[in-house]
Amino acid sequence: MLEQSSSPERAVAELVEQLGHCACSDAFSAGLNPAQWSALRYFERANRFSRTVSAFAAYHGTTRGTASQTVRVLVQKGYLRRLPAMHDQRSFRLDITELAQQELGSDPFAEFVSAAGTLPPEQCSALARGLRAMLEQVLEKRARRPFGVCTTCEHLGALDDKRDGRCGHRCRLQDEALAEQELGRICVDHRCRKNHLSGQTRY
Amino acid sequence: MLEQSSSPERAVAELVEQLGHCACSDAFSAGLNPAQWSALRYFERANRFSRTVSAFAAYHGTTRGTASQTVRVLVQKGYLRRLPAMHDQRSFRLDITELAQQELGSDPFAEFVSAAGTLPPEQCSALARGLRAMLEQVLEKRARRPFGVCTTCEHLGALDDKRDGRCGHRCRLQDEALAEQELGRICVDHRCRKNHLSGQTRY
DNA sequence: AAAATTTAGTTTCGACTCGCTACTATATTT
DNA sequence: AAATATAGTAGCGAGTCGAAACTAAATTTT
Repeated sequence: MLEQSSSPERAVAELVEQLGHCACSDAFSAGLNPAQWSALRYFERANRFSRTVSAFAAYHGTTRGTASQTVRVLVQKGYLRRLPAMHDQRSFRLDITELAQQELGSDPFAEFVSAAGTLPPEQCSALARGLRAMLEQVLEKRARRPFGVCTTCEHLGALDDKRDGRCGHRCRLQDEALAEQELGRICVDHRCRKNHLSGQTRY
Repeated sequence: MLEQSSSPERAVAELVEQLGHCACSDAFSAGLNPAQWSALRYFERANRFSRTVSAFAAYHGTTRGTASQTVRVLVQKGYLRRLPAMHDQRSFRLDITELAQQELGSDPFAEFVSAAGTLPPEQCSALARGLRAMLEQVLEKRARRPFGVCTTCEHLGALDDKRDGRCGHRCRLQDEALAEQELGRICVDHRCRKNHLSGQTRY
């Protein structure tokens, strides 16, 4: 603890700023800029309902216009594929390409992941909890919501297929079935379920 | 724990990025931009040896040219006062003005401090420790050092005034006396002392 | 069913940032 | 005394971002 003089909350805020600045400034590798890296990471992690320009704009706290520019470049460079959306003729779904998958392997961001990985696992989890709580505070003040995954979402429901009992999941909002591997993806429509037990998926 | 699906270190990295982005994007209030807020905060917290354009550039991970522009605007706006440096004719010391002090009161950054403040104190301190460790990792990879305060610096020494015993502190690098309230300020020349006991100032 | 409103996305424009290079002046080293 | 390093500045140019204006499709209201 080198910064003993100021309060811990002040120190946290300063550290977040400085780390954030680092994350931002090193993001110019591979011909992509910080916003483009962010977008790529977002589209990798978002579920199929949320891979749109508007959802990314909401996630990133920017305007749709700016988000649109960012996405356009990524499509041009072959990192995103633009598919017409299923139910809405105005909208497009953006999927990352194999090229982007590769590129994400050499994400400068990996350095941060490994820096966090040097912490003892328990401390690392505590860090994630604390930061998440902080993010929720900050976003709430700006009338934004943090995106979250299906497993903690109030829209998650069971899918009863014939009568073999419960055999799948569905999103009640979109009224569509969800594959098991989709449950871990973040969603623009996430609403945090009340009293969800840690890790348990129970309806 | 909304992000259960990915590893905790991944979550930490993502959270840091997102929080950093928030910190950056809301920093346009009061006619100042993010870099200018950063600079103002830096000059508030840096000791008198480190309140220079070059030191700020090093802290902020940018070029002297860019740092110079940022500082010029702040001087024009009356937030920084430019004083000729004591020992070097080329250099200037930059002190924050009363106006800047006021402005720092309404720093958008305060929102982050209070967000961190909502955490239980123990968790908040843990957060600061974890983030600091992470920052050190990240900076090391880019051949940069985190600035630190005198109390943990190997250059800190005792000042023997006549023979009343130890009655003050000095910086052995600068060969100057240090007032008690200067010990908590960050310094570009900070070198972490080996085996310093937490909080104890012992030579 | 028609009209009004909302929403998804794009485009253009202008302000502004930032890093790069070149430059001056002072310190420091050889 | 000459060479080199360092503190800081100036100006250029690429590129980013947000604001505003716009199109087209979906939704709501009447």
